[in-house]
Amino acid sequence: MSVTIKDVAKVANVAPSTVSRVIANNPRISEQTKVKVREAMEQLGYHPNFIARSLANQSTQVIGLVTPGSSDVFFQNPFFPTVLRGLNEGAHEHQYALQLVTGKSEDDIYNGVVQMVQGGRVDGVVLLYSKVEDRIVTYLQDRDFPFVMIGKPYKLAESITHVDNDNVQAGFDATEFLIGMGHERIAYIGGDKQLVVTVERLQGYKNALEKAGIPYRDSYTVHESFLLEGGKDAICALMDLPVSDRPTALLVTDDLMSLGVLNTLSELDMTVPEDISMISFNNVLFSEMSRPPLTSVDINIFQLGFEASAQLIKRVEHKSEPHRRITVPHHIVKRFSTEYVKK
Amino acid sequence: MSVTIKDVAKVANVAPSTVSRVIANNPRISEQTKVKVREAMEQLGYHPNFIARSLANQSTQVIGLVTPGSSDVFFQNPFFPTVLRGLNEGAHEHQYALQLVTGKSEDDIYNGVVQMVQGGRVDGVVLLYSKVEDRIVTYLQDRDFPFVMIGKPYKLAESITHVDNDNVQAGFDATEFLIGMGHERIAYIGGDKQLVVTVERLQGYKNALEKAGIPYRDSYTVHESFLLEGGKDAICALMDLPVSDRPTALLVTDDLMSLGVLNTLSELDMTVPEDISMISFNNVLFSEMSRPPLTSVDINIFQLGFEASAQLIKRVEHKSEPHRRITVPHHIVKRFSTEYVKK
DNA sequence: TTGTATGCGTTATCAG
DNA sequence: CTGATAACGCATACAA
Repeated sequence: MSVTIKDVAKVANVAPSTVSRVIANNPRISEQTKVKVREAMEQLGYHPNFIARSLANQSTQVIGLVTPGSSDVFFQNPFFPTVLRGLNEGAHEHQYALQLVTGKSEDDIYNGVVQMVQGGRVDGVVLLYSKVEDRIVTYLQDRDFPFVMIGKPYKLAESITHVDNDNVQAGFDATEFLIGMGHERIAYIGGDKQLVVTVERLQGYKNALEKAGIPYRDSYTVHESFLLEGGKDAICALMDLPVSDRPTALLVTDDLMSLGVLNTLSELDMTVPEDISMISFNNVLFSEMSRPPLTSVDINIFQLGFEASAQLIKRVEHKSEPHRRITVPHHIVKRFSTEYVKK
Repeated sequence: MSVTIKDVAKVANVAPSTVSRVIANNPRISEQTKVKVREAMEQLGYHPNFIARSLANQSTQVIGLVTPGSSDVFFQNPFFPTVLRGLNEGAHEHQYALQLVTGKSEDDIYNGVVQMVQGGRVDGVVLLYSKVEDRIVTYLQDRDFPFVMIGKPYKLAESITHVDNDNVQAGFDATEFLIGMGHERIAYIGGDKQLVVTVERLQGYKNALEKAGIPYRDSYTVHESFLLEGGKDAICALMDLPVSDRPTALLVTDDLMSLGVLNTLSELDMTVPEDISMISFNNVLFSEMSRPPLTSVDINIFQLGFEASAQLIKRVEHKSEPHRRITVPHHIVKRFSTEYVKK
């Protein structure tokens, strides 16, 4: 067996409770006994048992991480490692550990969350996604269990602490960036319509067009799932338009999709940015690595994760914290996929 | 407070211990009372408290995941999400959860592991890397704490359960594949020499050359860290050789590095595979997405993770299990970066 | 087949 | 300032 507080107590000739207080650095213990106890701990190689502590404290210092149902796809996206790094760091600063909810199907994950929460395994939960009509959100809210969401809640945004970008603004900025380069025929290639982020960026795109007096066209809007093949057919259709009608620039809402689009364009013998400009979102590692390197809206993924765990821990430790929205800034990183439009 | 075993006991009119037995599905309890107790559980919405159970059991059903010191870099590599998926699935099958060791520096991580282990937070640990002279390995071995390693242990491979590819063979196969296409001047672009995998693949490369009677040349071997910039200078030097001396094929030991190499080649106006062939390792998502899509040795990353957690759980549950080595098969996925050499 | 008592390693309450 | 003692929620040896 491993060494416990009692062993230390014996060696130091004090009561277990005293040892416990030394661990907590209780000010009502004399320096003298503190030293004595610490020596005993050192000598025995004592390490506190978290499980026992958790049981006594009703707190585990563990944060649960919930991925969307389609974890497989989600894991593939470079968004995940980066946000994880952020979460990691935010948690580490406050001595919290990270635990993953495992599961293949939505049901699996739901049950995993319930087990975690009811089983007292975690003090709080971070949802790494935002989905329409989410049972998990309902469940957590009903129990009044601390959680924060990365992304914008589908509804009740005021009563859910969440960390997000201003995606309407980001869509707006990206579009305006293209407009500023003289583009007028700009197509929008977006991901799954179920995702709040897709809808918001589209809204920003529309706003920017309107501001510039460019009419919005339905045929310039493509929605595909966040996959690599992303809208191959749709791209081909766009590129099949007569030159005078063909978009001169593309706004693609995910870097991973951009890679797919880039490949499709290459197959069509169109070069970026000479034949068509392209701006992307997220600015993951691969935006830089593609040919050409992509101009991309950096949404500060790391910060998204970092803030999420920081906020969650705040909620866990002060249950009365008001709900708030943290907006993480974005900025455009100009690379080589965007060029002034040729007249 | 949440509902406990006692509450259930009261409602069902039995002793707490009986409830506990029902949960464990103890055969010595009558079907009748089982039903009665389960109804009570249902009615109250009872969920077992894992923490209490862990304390009583001395087992947490949690696996700790240890990343290499340079977690940031490691997270970026698509290897990570995939191996995580595998670990996840392997753990899930046996109802284990995954917990990450957080930390920025090597020391941080080491301390994190110690805390996890001594704190009784986890039942076992998976090391997601293999490093020369690793304190963590020493620590775990000294304590006789269950762990498995992904990759080949630097030493004492017989006394460490590990999951790995046959990397010598993989290097051999990849090289032979190129030789089979008529290549004779083949360069090896490898990662960090500290990593066992790099050394092994190099060995396989040498073996294949020898078998084919092609002399090994030092100048054809480049070692760079697993970064994107991977050996830009070295590549340029190779390509600067007179045509008759220039390699006609490249063996690159990591897909991420391959992307970097591809970019460098493109800057040098060399096209793949027309001017030079290239075979890569790992076959991550991006091997398929690059231009040209890369011929790559698929090392079955998912399986690596899956086996690792499966093996660990086996060790945790039967401490006497002999140590063993699990070899995960690899195979070459032919795409478009390799071509028969032109005469 | 079921109930009672005790322990898992800590923390916290109450005395002293 | 320090020491008993009772929780925390569950599992299990021992009784019945």
